Amino acid sequence: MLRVRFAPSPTGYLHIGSARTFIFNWLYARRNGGTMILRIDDTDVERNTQESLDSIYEGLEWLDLSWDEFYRQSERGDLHRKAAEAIFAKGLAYRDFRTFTFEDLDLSKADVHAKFNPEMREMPKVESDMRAAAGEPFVLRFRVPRESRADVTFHDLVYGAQSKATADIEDFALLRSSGVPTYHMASCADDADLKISHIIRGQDHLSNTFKHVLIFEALGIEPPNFAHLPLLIAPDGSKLSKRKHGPVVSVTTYRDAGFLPQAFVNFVCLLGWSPKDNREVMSRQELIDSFSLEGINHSNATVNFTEQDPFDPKAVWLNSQHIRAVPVEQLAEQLLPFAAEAGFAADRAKMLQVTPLIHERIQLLRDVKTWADIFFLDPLPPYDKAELIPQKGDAAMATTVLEKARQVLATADFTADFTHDALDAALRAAAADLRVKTGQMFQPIRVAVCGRKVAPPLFETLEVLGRETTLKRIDQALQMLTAPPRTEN
RNA sequence: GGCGCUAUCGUCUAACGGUUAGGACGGAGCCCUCUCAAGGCUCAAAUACGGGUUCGAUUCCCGUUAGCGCUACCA
Repeated sequence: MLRVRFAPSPTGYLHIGSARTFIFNWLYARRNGGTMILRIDDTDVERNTQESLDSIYEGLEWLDLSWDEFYRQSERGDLHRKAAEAIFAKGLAYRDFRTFTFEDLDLSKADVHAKFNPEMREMPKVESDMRAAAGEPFVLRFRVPRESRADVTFHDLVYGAQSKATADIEDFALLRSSGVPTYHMASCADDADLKISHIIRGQDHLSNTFKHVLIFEALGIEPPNFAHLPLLIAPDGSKLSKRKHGPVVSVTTYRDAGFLPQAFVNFVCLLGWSPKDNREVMSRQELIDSFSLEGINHSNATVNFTEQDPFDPKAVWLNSQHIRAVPVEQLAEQLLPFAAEAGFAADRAKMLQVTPLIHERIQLLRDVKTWADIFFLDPLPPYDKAELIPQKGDAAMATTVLEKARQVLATADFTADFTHDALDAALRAAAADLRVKTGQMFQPIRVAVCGRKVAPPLFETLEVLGRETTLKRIDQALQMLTAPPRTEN
């Protein structure tokens, strides 16, 4: 029975790295018919926030990632404490009555006082029991078996054979002086109780795993399989942190910018994992079908964002690829909230008309704001009339072209058939009439109608805009061109 | 400081000792074309360094360097 878990501590927002860890666990479970467990590791009461928990749910919901079982560590304190007591009862842990804080430690020097403390480790049981009975606070420490064995080993499914000398493992804490279990204790007790078969987590836990193996053994159970994932890091090589890198690490930032969940998942999967066959754009099902631990590599992956652009260019490109795979009706629906956000009065019918014109041009859903504004804004934002002048042409040519266009489009033929095929034919004929190049004909019209040179294809645009708006905007352009130059004084 | 992990184009990665070191993003150029986008084609761009082992190392071993992680009564 394959059982995996994602165990976040609710102390920050769900960030891209945690999301990836969830996804790899999820993929592994779905690929192999296993059980996906969500366990909230909320033993650190001081730092937990409801806000953070909400953010985890919110992110997972957006990504449409599900789990089969759910647990909260804070509700399982008894289990953890009993496990610690069982270890103590076996003589595999001892009470440490010393008090010192993190600040007392100097990590730059070889400070081993937490590692080897014979006075506490070898304290006679009677004395230890007496001091405990007297109410003296203590930390329960694991007695690392340095006498009985030289090292601790395990096989990591990603990193291979791992080994560490017991002499290099300190006597870590199991229970705080408050009696609250530490992360190592709670996590292992839960993994044991929940019969987790594969622990798939960040590589930052690789060194901790030696301690965990010791705990599992002390609990009398076979350690689960371990698979550690290379970390996600920032372009400067530091690890992704909200404090240092801001909202770019939060998955909701991707959502709000208009990433598609399937694109986001696709992107993070490619960070540290490869299907090894050059495929890159992959659907969720393809990801499930091809996922394996063997495809995970060993070195950290950089999320390539900058100050100007918070999103990795590859993520953006992948998003554009996924957008193109979405059917028009569905995309239109997804675009609606982004249009509203941009201040457009967009309804379904209109969006359905507009969507095909921008479908291949937008990379993020929010790009609807810059691409589709011409269909929703009236009047157009002001633009420089110089834009109306075609390549190798002048204001006179622009005027001629626009007048001709106006005349053609105003003919009775178009009252019922203002469609791109008809417009195409008529406007091309008009260009030939005028003996100007098609580009010289179309560009002034485009600018008149869109207010800029870069826009969706002209005839489709005119069709969606409709004859009335088209003629009105051409007239406005004509006015700009013929208006007398403004004089000072 | 100690211990652990890692090291291929700018970035993500492929290459179970033998390849002109492949692909993708991004960049540059050309083509197509009503602009943009898309598409097609082309170019620039990498095995960190030093030793071994081997007929032959990106690949195996050692060292150096660098990065990351752990070293806490945080997770």
